[in-house]
Amino acid sequence: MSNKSKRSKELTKKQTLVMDLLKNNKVPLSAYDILDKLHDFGFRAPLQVYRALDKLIELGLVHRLETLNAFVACQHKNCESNYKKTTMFTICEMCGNVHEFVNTGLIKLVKFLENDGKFKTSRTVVEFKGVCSACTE
Amino acid sequence: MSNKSKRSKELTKKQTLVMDLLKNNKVPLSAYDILDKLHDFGFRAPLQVYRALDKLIELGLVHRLETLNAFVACQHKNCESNYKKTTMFTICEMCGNVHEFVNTGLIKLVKFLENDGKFKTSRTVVEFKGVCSACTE
DNA sequence: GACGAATATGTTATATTATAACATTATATT
DNA sequence: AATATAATGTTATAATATAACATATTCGTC
Repeated sequence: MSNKSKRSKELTKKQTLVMDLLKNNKVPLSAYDILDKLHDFGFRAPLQVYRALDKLIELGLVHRLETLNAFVACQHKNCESNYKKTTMFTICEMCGNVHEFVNTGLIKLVKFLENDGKFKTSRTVVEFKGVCSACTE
Repeated sequence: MSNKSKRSKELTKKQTLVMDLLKNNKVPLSAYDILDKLHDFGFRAPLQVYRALDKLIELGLVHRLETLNAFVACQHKNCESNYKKTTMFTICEMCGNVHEFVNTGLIKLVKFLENDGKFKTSRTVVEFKGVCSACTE
């Protein structure tokens, strides 16, 4: 019960609604997409969506895609604190599909910069825009 | 003269104003920052700024930082077509300074994904948020 | 169970970032 | 000069995100 307050808290009703919606969508949703889809479940203002998203992102359950201003459920079981800093995405500009992956080279580069005293990274944003294999054929 | 139309066009007056402003700023500027600063030089509406920026970005002279919604002058002599796809940035969240660099690992990863038929990348966005060496001390 | 602290929610207004639509002007090439 | 292309001007509006403040809920402690 004391570690419950540290990490494994239950999500609130609103947070759960947003999380479930994102999990059931292959493609990312914008905050306003989410607002529309959850209007009948009590979401009336953008801030309600952003607040739920903030929490989910903090927990590593959701990622923000900077080039889309949109949000996706994490595709790992769930992103623990280390992964969440070095996750990469491919974003297909034809079908909208997103693939999340981890690359050891990226992790090494972050560590190298830090060990070398050049830069202490707290968050990485890595997004490749292009065309996925399904859309190339 | 026939290759002039292909690549090495002169910048227009408006484009030059935006370019010079960005070159003289160490830290990135938002489109609306630029609008304010160039108001007395004839910029009256956001679209004028965005149009100049679009052109400069297309030429590889300016980069957009997705996590800041802001723009910086390229820190290479000027970014030719290949580089422009694989440039990386560190962004200091304390002083706002940005450093641009190229990493061969990133280039290799993009090529690997393409050769492997997984993903054809047209643009990469790589931004590390954190604290620079000057601000750590 | 009562209390207080921390977290979550509700609501209105507003800030910030970006583009649509359409008219006009400048430039380059024939 | 005629024409095509690129650049500019202008107004309105779309899309994304946060400020500010009030209220309610949850959690740990007594």
